[in-house]
Amino acid sequence: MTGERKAQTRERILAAAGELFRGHGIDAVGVDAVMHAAGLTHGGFYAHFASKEALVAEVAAAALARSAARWERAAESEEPAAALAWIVGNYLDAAHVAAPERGCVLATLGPEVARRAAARPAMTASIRRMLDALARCLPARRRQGALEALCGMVGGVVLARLSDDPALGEELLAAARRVAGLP
Amino acid sequence: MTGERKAQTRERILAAAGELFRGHGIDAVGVDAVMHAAGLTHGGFYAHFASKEALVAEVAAAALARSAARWERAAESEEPAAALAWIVGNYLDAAHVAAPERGCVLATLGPEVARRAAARPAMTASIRRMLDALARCLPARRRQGALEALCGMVGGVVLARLSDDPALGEELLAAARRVAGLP
DNA sequence: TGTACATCAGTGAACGCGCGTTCACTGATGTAC
DNA sequence: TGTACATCAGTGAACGCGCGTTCACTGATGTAC
Repeated sequence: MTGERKAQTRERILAAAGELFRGHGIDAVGVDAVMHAAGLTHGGFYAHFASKEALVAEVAAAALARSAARWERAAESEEPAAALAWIVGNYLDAAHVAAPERGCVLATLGPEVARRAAARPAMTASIRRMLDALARCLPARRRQGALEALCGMVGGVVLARLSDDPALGEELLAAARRVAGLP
Repeated sequence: MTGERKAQTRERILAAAGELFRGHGIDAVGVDAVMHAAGLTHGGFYAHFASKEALVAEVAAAALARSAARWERAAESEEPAAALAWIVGNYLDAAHVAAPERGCVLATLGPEVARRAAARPAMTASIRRMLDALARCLPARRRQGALEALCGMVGGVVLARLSDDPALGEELLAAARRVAGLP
């Protein structure tokens, strides 16, 4: 079916843009780089998206919604303590710090996306889902604990990525793990 | 004196770039916009900086060093509890969230600067100074408390800027204040 | 089943534009005599 | 003190380039008869 093939191509463009934007920044990546990474020529882009800005909004929304969905799945399918350890442990990990192109949108593109008013409603919705997922993993003061945890997690990864010194980076991640309620 | 006049112009360029980069993002602001904001024509830029990239590194370093110096001054000149309240209260405030162009570099340009290896050593040095200033304001577990506070503060502002809903934004700031040890 | 036609995802050349950078210049300032 | 010259911060036109976007096209696929 033709429509299905087109939808797959569209997904490939979104996936390529997601990696490139997170890895290099939104303004540093052109439409042609995205299309080339998706195995296409740049002209075809406008058969899928109205503009680069529309792609940006959709990529940011889709990538963050995927994170939220992963957290929800963990919160539903595992023991609370195990789910928290999985969510927080993977987030505040040197591997996440080292791989922004596949990492959380909040920590890679947060400030850039915050400047684009059109993208913020979708961000807010996913942040709420992530807070609810975290809250379900916490024993008491659930809502407040979830808010504190998310602040610490995002700040921890942003700061660890800025640190030149791996030891300071690990100190920051460990501190954020404490904030998020991991032992 | 000629050299003094030139140094003042240079400072004006740095100040203009600092506001514009933080407000709109580094790649979204051109050399000519910076020079125009400094009251000059764009051609003269290269009498002051070797390249836009050199300006970026210097702006990020200078703006963050200024934050670090402000925190150090507060930690030295006030009671520990009052200094902490001043530092954290101003940082995790709706006014800071609303004014990224004059705000902390970590929360406005953190991920963008982290991608530029040349800028990271200066960021790391200022982060250490900020951690030390925070630690001096904390009663016990100083180093660990300072690391936790800074993670929460940066994450809190990044998340509050992403939130479409002021109530959620305030919840996030309040949570970060708790992480940073404010009542 | 086989042929003729319509659709449309993707191609690739072209567009106007703004970027970072260069450079010949100007004109105000400081110095030498 | 006044004149002639040197310096150099800042000007503004120009450069090559890559951006986002457009568009005439192609060729594979699905449909009609």
